[in-house]
Amino acid sequence: MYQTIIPLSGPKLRLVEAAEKLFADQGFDSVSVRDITKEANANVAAVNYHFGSRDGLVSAVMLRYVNPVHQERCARLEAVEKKWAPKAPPVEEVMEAYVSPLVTQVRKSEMSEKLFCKLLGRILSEQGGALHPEVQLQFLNGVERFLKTLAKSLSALPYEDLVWRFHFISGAMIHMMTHGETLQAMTKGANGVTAIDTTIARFLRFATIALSDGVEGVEIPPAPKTPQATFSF
Amino acid sequence: MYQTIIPLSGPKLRLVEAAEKLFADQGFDSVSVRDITKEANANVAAVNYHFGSRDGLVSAVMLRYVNPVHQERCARLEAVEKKWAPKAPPVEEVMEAYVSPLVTQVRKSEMSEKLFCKLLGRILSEQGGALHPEVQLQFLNGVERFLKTLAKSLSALPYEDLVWRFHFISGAMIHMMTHGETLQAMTKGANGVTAIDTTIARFLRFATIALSDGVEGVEIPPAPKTPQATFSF
DNA sequence: GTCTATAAAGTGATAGAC
DNA sequence: GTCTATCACTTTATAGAC
Repeated sequence: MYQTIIPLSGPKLRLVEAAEKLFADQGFDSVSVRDITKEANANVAAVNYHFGSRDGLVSAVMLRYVNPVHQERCARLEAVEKKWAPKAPPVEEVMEAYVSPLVTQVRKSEMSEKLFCKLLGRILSEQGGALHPEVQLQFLNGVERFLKTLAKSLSALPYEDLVWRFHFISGAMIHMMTHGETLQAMTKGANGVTAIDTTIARFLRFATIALSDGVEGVEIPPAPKTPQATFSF
Repeated sequence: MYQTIIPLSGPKLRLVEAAEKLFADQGFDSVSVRDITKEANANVAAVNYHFGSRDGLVSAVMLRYVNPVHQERCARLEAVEKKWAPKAPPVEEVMEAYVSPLVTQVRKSEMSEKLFCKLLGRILSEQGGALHPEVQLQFLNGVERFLKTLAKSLSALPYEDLVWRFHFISGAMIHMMTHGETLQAMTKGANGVTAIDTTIARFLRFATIALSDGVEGVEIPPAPKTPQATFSF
């Protein structure tokens, strides 16, 4: 249904997968080419041969997941808009379109949930100041689209307020992804549902409430007793 | 009233200040001892002479601000609890005790607001996986105290939900500090109030709403038309 | 205390043999 | 395509002169 992860051939794939694992664990700055080639059982020169440079590999790793998430987000957003047109869609459904691709894509990937989330969180929060250009372009583009739709759903909310609230929520999402392990473990096994589902459900409720605060004409469903994965991905 | 920033003598101070600036800008990993000594007009060997090692300087920089913020948070929390005893204090006042020390400490420091926030944000989100041990100890200790008080203020909320909501809010706070520049600039000059005040006011409202969602017996003041620095630090 | 010189190890990248 | 050997550079840390 949505664009799948870019397929890679043998040795390139091994390198990318090794890099993903190490980047997720230690961050993009703290991993050397030698670490990666060792993890992939490849030669030190392999990274430069296949990706031109260390940075080429970094870009490949980033785009491999950012791209599909972005695509799916946009597709879902359009679907939600079409479903409610000409009315503005409810906040919760817009935010679901924003968040749920994280879940569907992690299921398509062969990484563990934990690793996938940490990797994506690091991609979006990279600290060198600026994000990688390609990522930034896609990411900002996506944010803009969602803000535009949210502005319709929350037409009584000044745009400046909307931007700030979305900014806060983005931070919560990134933090959830990069540092969720500890809490994730805590929740696990409470019921039969996978941990990531309930976490996302919690987050979705959190985001909806925060965005809708004080906005007239926007009604929010009552809080569930305990967050459950009531929506389907 | 609250513990002031640890005073340092001449050359040590120059090194710490140079390091703060560079760390805030580029992160703790991407700055070399040479960068720091150059910025401080000191000799390359100065860092090792005065702080034992690069890591010694990192610890000094971190503790210089984390310590006072932590102290002030605890003091404010105790004051709020005493004020309302034996009742549980309202959520908003507890969160104000958590957040407002950021503002008072930035005013005491000689760094710019932007630099201070970025530095503190980086300290709390350092990506190597684990925070510096000393920071982590203080930080976790502080979080625990606030959670304990919030659990009383929100006694109808399951503790697990509280923890998750606080986790999300922490992420929003860190993101606000590390990536606030762009949005900060947007707000600046709207009225006579300094940017950081309105930002914190916004955040405080955000946190209060998110924590109180669906909790019976907790009443939240109506949203201000546009967030203003109505509370005093 | 401050400086120079240098050690010891690690970095990304590449030329050239196979 | 894969590998070894090596280049040119940077890193933190330190010994020893001043």
